[in-house]
Amino acid sequence: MSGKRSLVRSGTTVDQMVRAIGDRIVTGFLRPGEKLDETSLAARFDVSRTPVREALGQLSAMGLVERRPNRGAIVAVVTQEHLASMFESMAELEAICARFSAERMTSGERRLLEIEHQASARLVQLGAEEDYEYFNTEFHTRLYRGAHNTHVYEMTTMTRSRLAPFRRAQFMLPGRLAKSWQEHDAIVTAIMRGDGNAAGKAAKDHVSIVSEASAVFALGEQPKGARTTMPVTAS
Amino acid sequence: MSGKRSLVRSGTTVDQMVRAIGDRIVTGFLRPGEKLDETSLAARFDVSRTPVREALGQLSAMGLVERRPNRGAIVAVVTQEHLASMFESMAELEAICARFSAERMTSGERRLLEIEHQASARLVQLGAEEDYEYFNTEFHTRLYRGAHNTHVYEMTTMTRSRLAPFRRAQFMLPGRLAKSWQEHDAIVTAIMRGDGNAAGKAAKDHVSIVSEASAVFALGEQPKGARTTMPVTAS
DNA sequence: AAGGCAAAAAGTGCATGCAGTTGCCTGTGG
DNA sequence: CCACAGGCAACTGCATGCACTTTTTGCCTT
Repeated sequence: MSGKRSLVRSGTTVDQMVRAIGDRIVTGFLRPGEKLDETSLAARFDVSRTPVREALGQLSAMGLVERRPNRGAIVAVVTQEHLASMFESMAELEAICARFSAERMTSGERRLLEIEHQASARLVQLGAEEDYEYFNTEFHTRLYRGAHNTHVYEMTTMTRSRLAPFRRAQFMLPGRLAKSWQEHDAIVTAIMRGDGNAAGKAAKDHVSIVSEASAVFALGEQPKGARTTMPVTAS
Repeated sequence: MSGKRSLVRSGTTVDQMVRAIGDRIVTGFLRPGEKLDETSLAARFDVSRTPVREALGQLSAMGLVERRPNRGAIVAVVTQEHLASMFESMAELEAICARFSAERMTSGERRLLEIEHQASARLVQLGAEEDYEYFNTEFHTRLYRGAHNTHVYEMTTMTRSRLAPFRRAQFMLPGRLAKSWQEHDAIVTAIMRGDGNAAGKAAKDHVSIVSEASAVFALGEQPKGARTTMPVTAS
């Protein structure tokens, strides 16, 4: 190895590669079907092929890349059917998180959820899409954590990241920001009441709406879309 | 490499290693916390360390092994809390599968589910635990497939296999076989009626019961249990 | 005898090398 | 002009080697 690795800091070289390549896939910088050449990647990141191979193996285990024996790796290509199944799963998972959150969040968690949610209302009025997106991500992450179930958390975040490339730009629909906030509001209200079923239903509806918008978008995008550099979503 | 690989057949060496090691973990032959020495494993399977390393990486990505940088890999050690979260997730996932199955199974799938379920009644009367266990696995797999959702299927089977080591011998509880069948019956009935909510609830209850029995058992087993060679469960 | 320390042993992490495979490219026959 | 076979370049898969880190061991000190 020549010098210190530049791009990412912590962990072994393999970990860094997993993050580096994984990020590029999740953010859509590498698009489904794109070829992942071991030699080029190794050169690109200035490491040998060994850690690259290991990283590709792990990413393949995560479902982010697809490996054809003796024929190289490509960014996982998601069929329309599988995409739909992931969106549907996402709705179910978020429903579980919301339900558990309603039942289990500590008062501290509830307070923070409420505060941040109310704060984000301003962003809606301002139409600050990028900032809202940040709060949106935080909001959902709070739900996932609030469920107090490690495994559900893992499945949910994993699914979410695999869906990330397909959610982009869905916030462009006019009025989506305000609607999103209202949907969040329904979830928050239910959670504050401790009403698990209502929270779950509200969350499921919320995600379903996002899914439909995204899915339509993704449908057009999937085969060979333009490489936009947009923020990732505003669900 | 000396000769043809012996133990497992298809795929690359790495795939074989993933299966070989993964199986040994899932079946409890390798127990949580056990050290996974690259050199020994390589010698044990007569390959070089490289594919072993890749396999360990992938298993780590799946959560079956834990890797401490520079300090080797061990079979993933599951905390009591994480174990509980997986059992709880399992109940939720099976509920989803059952609900979807009720709504979506084709008539062929429904017929087969019913037939096999009725056939297994005989095994209960005979007290044929091992044979019942086989039908039990089939039964649940049918539910997972019947949901017609690839991603849910993946999450469910993954979670199930990670729980496998902790479910063993839970069928030893007296009368468990008959109760298990009755619980299955409730699920089947609801599915036949096309009643998704009832099917979901029945499935969740069923898994919850199994979970409690298993969890208690696992609790005692976890630190350093005897290496029984029992069949895996009768949920 | 217990504790500490240093050197050796063991083991991991990555680079490199070689064999085998795939896919392309070219040249030849139809 | 097209079909196809042979050869070549590119790339994957695995083994091996070396550097570095952790762990163990045995000796020395107190």
